[in-house]
This record gives sequence, C-alpha cells and structure tokens, in this order.
Amino acid sequence: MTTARRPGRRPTIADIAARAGVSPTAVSFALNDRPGISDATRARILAAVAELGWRPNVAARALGGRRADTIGLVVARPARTLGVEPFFAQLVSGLQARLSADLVALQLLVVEDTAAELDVYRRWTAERRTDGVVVLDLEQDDPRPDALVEMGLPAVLVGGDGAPGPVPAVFADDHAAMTALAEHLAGLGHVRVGHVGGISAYVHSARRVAALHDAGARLGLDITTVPTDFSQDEAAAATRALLAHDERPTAIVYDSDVAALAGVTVLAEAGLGVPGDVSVASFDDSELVRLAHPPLTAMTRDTFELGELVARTVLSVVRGQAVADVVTAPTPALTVRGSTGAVPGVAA
Amino acid sequence: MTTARRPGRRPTIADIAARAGVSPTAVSFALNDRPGISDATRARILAAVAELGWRPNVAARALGGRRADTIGLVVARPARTLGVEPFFAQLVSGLQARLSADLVALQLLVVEDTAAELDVYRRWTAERRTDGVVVLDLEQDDPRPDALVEMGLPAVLVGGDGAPGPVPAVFADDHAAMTALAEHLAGLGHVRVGHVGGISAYVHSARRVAALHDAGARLGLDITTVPTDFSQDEAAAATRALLAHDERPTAIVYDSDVAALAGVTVLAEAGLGVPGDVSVASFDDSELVRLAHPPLTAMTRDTFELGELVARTVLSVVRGQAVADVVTAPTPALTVRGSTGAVPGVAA
DNA sequence: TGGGCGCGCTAAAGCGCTTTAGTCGGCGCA
DNA sequence: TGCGCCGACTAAAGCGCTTTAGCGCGCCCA
Repeated sequence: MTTARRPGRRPTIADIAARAGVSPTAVSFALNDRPGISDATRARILAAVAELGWRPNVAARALGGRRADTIGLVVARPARTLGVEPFFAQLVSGLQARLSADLVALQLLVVEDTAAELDVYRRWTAERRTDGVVVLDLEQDDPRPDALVEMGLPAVLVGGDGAPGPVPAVFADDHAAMTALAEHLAGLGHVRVGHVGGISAYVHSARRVAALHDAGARLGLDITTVPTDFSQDEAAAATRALLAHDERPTAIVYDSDVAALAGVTVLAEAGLGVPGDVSVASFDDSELVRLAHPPLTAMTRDTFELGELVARTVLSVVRGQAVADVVTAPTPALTVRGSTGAVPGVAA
Repeated sequence: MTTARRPGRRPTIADIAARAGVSPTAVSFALNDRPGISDATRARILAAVAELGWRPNVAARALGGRRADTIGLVVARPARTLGVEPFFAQLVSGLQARLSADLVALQLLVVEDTAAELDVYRRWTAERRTDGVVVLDLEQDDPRPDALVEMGLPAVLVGGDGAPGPVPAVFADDHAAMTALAEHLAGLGHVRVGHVGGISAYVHSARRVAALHDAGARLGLDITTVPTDFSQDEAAAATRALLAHDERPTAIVYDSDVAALAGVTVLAEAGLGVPGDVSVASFDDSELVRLAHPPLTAMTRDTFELGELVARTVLSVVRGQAVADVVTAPTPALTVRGSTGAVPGVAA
C-alpha cells in the first residue's frame, strides 16, 4: 500500500546461501564472524553478499533478541525551547557523528516531563526499540537512574555530580569551571557579582551555584544568584532584578548563552555599557556569544566533542564493555573576550 | 550480555491470548481493529493487555512487513554546523512533536554529502528501518526525488520550487516573502541593496535571489547578491565586500539569521550604525535575531509549526493517504524591528 | 428439512535471522 | 584397526507478530 515494491524482493540470507551453495546457517555464521566456517567458504559467502547487495533486515535481527542498533535520547523540556539552545543541537550533532560511524541510529524524542520520559523508556524497552539511552538534565534524587537499572535499559548520564551512581555518567567539572570564572572576575577587581542561574533542581545548575558561592567566600566576592528556567524572559527579568539592587553588581554571570544575550539586551536598554558599566560572562560558550558585541567572555567547551564522548561511552555500555563509573569530559576553559573588564573607576 | 534481563520476560500476545482464553490470532485481530471479533471478546482481550502491560514488539511487527513506525531525517551538511542553525533545531523539534504524538520515532543522521545521503536511504530501505523520510535542501536537478521513488521509499521534500514533482513537497513561498522584504526596503527609500545569499545550488536560495532581483527590477532597486555557504565567516567576508563597493549599499539583506548577526558585527567594527548608516534585514527570523541590538527586521515564520506540517504530511504519505503534490506552508511574514530605517539623509 | 451464508474464531504458515543440536568425514592416537 | 575428537557444515526450531485458510455453528430462506 505504502509504496510499490520493487519487482525483485530484497535478497535474504537464503538467497545468498543458495548462491554460495551453503546453508543459511553457514551464511549467518560467516556474517557474524563465528568459527566453524572455512576461509574459502567464508570468502565465497561474502562474495555472494556483495554481488546480491544483501543487507541485514534489522527487524529480523532484533527479533532474535539482538541489538536494535539504535540509541535513544529523550529530552524532557518543552519542544519549542530546544531549538533555541545551541547546547542541545551541538550535543546531538556530536552524538550523531559518533554513532553513525558505527551505523547506529539516534532516536530522538521530546516529552513533557520526567514521568513521560520514564514511560518512553519503558515502552522502548518493551518494544526492544533501543539498545541504550542517553539521559540529560539530572536532578537531585532523580528517579531515572534507578528506574533504568530496574528495567534493564543500558544508559549513560550526562552531567551529574561526579560521584559514581547506578548508571555510568559523563561528567564535566562545572565546579572547577565556575571557580575559574569567579577567579577571573575577582582578578579584575569585581566584588559585587550577580549570577543568573538555571533550574535549581538540576544537579549541574546547583553545582555551579555552589561553586560560585564557594569561590565567593574564598575570594571575598559578594554573590547574588537568581535562579531562572533558562528562558530569555526569566533571564531578562533576573537581570533587571539584579540591576534594581541597592548596590548594583559590577559583573553578571549567566548560566547559559541565550540567557547572557537576553541580559546584554537588558543592559543596553538600561543604558549600561558592557564592560564599561557592567562586565558580563556566559557560562556556556557558543556562536551566539561570539557574535554578540562585544563578544562575551565565556567558559568554552567543545559540546560537539562532548556528544562524541557520550556516544562512545554509551556504545561501550551497550556492548557490555567495561566502562568507568564516571567518565570525565574536559573541564570548560575560560575564554576572555571583550565583555569583561576592570571594575568601573578602578585601574585594573 | 548487554543487560541482565528481568526475570519475567515481557508478555507476548501468546500470554494475553492464554489469559483471555482465546487464540493469538484473535488477539492480533482485536489489537488491530479487524472485524471478526465480538465486542465482548475484544473487551476481554484488551483487559488482558492492560493487566499484563503488554506492548508490541516492533521488531516482530516490522518483520511481518509492517511499518517500522520510524521516520528518517538525513542531513547532508557538516555535523558541526547543525548546532548553529536554529532553523534545523526548530524544524526537528516540530517534526518530533507531531511524530511522537503518534508514537512514531524520528531517526536522525548527519552525513557528508548527497551521495552518502542516498546510501543511507538505500540502507534504511533494505533494512526496513524507516517508513519514510524527510528531505531537505533541495538542489537544482536534485537526484534524490527520483532515486527515492525508484527505491520505493516514501518521502516528503521541504522546500523546492512549488512545482509538482515525483515526491510530495511542503513548500513555503520564499519568493513572495522576499518580495515583501524588498518592498519594505524600497518603501524606506533604499535603492542600493546588498544581499548576502546562501548556497546558490539550493533551490530555495536561488528562488530568493530571483525574487529579490525581480522585485529590484520592478521597484528600481540596485541589488548586489554575494552568495555564501551560510557560514558566518563567509557572511562576514561578503559583508566586507559589499561595504568595499564604490557605492556602499544602504541596506543589506541576509539569507539567514546567523549570517545577519555576523554581518552586524562587521558593520559595528566598521563603525557603521544600524540602521543609521546601513539597514539590516534577516530573511530567517529566530531568537538570535530578536536578541541582537537593535533587534533585526526579519521574515518571520514558525519553523516549529513547519516541522509539524512536514510531519503530518509524511505520516499521510506513509499511510498511503492522498496527499497534495505540493502542500503550502504559510508564507513568512515581515516583522519590522529596529534594524531597518530610512535611507541616511532622507526623511522617510 | 436442508442448503447456503456469514459470523466468530482458530490452526498454521511465514517474515528473515540466529542459535542449538546435531551430522559427517577425516585425522591422531592407542 | 578402532575409537574418539575436532573442524566444517546443516537441519530445524524459535523470536513475536500478522495473515491466510478454514472450521463450526446458528440463522435464513426455499
């Protein structure tokens, strides 16, 4: 119905078995590099495969309880916001690039909340649709790791707190990164520092807040954190709130690139120069941040590469290879650009 | 190997058949709403399904020549650039949102070039991995539509020239949109208009160029188009080239949001005010463009919604429902923001 | 009263592959 | 000479679902 089938059906292993003059079993063995097939026979079989242009039928393979050669990514965020965050797009690109090298597909699903996300995992497990999944935005007391172990679905977390858990994680040291940023600002003489944070339930957001306040205590900074939902609207509002403070901060740190841009716009509207009146730094680096003027100081990390690392990890897990409980990704590095400068009225 | 299986296997239709006291065939019929099952029996079967938490095994279903409940999207662009273009992310979000409502998965693959893309289609067809695909970035004399028809893989094109072809297309009238933009600029008194275009091999890029020049001829505009590969580097270079012209354009139109931002940066570096010295308009609207200062005049379209429309279309095609040769998406609408103004020295 | 028909249901085959349980022939060793 | 073993290969079952063929029963109509 859907489409006209080509006259000659796709070849099956029975066809190549006939062609090579062996049994289908021999073909299967040869294709899966199992012992018990002589080199000569194997070569004959592979030749037949090439001649007939045979390809495995994944469905048939999966039926036998094999791999589905698919990795799943379920994101519990409003679908519309995904298009905005370069982080996601970059991560997905990186994941994709690594997976496709192994002919493993990436299956993408956006859902409303964590409950829906767990439903999807359950469905995918039941349907044998994916061999494993990548889990983002870990929260405090997140139910997902345990649930995944329980349903036996291999998984890799992105983020987390760097502590070993029931599921392997790829971890980047947000704490160290944020500390570096705080030191940079302290070095420029800033004391009153605003922080437009992310969703505080997320482990990585919380770690950034903690890092900033730890560093603040050590370096004598006066930090004010305003949590947001990562949206531009809240970032703008948070910026206004910080500016309305009695003692306006001389520097503001934003947890995401999009938030930082929204903040810069608010500053411009308020007639404040960057970095003349207020220094601005973004925790996430991206094209956007580079295109701003002035370009923003940011913590640079290669999110694409992070995606590749996550992909490698999840492939290892799926294949039953040993994987460290915590795989460490490179710590984001400080990239100083034009948006941070000395405190107004102070010769740095 | 992959994972420890739960002790109790997943229920199969044989289990629910036993539970409901009928044959597996009856279960299958009931599940697929086929006639020949009494309402009472059907209810009993569905109750058993619910009790046991049965889910279809997609592999087994697909084996029988059924749908894979998966739609593919193969993108032939460098993986790293994907993260930058909000258009992709938004489109994917929209696709995803609509598909997941029907429990159809989206399979994503990024490849080097069109040849690799066709290989993927062939593989997916052979492996019965996807029920259909979405094809982007149509080129002049593109081999893909014919190839897809030939291999019998249902597909929907995004873009194209609005003419019926071998494969259904979702079409937005870039020509009309670009015309509106040209009229806006002409209305502000601009005559020398620069245009930083896209990849000229793409049908949609070519249509935009044509539209701009058509409108130019009609409205007495002097248009200079510089094609680019959509990268920021080339966009910046193109902007510099336009500025170096003897008669500097008083307005520049950019084919993409990212290009426009790169251009604005170049203008700022050159000490030119927007829109005081040069008006700037972006063909693609997005968050980025709104966050720029001044926010950029752009042709707004709801890319997320476009994604949903494409998803609906491809689902119809896959299901063998009648689909128009050309499905028309809403024409992008002009959104005037602060980046376009009267020609310098002229009271608009 | 009996033949035909249709409804509700079942048996069994088949989708393409993997895997388990062999079979067969040759070789080494006692 | 005979036994056992091993390497090379095959037969057949099975994965979970769909589908085709067909069965039995009650009903209607001649």
